[in-house]
Amino acid sequence: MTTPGSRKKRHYWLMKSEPDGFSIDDLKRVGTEPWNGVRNYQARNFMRQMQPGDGVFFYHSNCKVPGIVGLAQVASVAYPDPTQFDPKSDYFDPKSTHEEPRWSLVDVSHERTLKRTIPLDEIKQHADALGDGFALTQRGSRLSVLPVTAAQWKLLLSLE
DNA sequence: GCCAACGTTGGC
DNA sequence: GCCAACGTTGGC
Repeated sequence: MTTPGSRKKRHYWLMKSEPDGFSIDDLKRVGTEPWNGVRNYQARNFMRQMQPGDGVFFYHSNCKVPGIVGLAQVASVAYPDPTQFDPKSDYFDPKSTHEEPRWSLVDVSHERTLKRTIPLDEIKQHADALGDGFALTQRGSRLSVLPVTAAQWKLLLSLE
């Protein structure tokens, strides 16, 4: 049963990148980027759930001020990460086959760069409101692609 | 299938 | 640069 004009719910995500390797400015410059190199099953499974138009927080990790630096959009459904088949790539996976690719990616496109970085230490101050289920502030979590609820999205955006 | 050793992530 | 936490590997 589909009503005219109805559409699937938009989901939200957070994706980490090291700015030394690929920053929000890089994403702005190229416009759209295949999010290759994810070699973690949990992160991969989240990417397989993504739909074009989903919202993405672009997060800078492993840098001076880790935090959310921009908004992006999922620009494709998941498809096989070509770097897994490339022996010259750092992300080459000799155990993956074209018949049954092990790793997936989505394309991500720049939406806007935030007026300021929302630093991790500031995000942590809202840990209670964000909830225990939020992987970014979970102790020991290193997940680089993680889901964000609509409520978390709204709260984090309000910190800009 | 256990688990020690190793490699990686990522905040600090 | 340090190191805690985690995931993966491989011997047994």
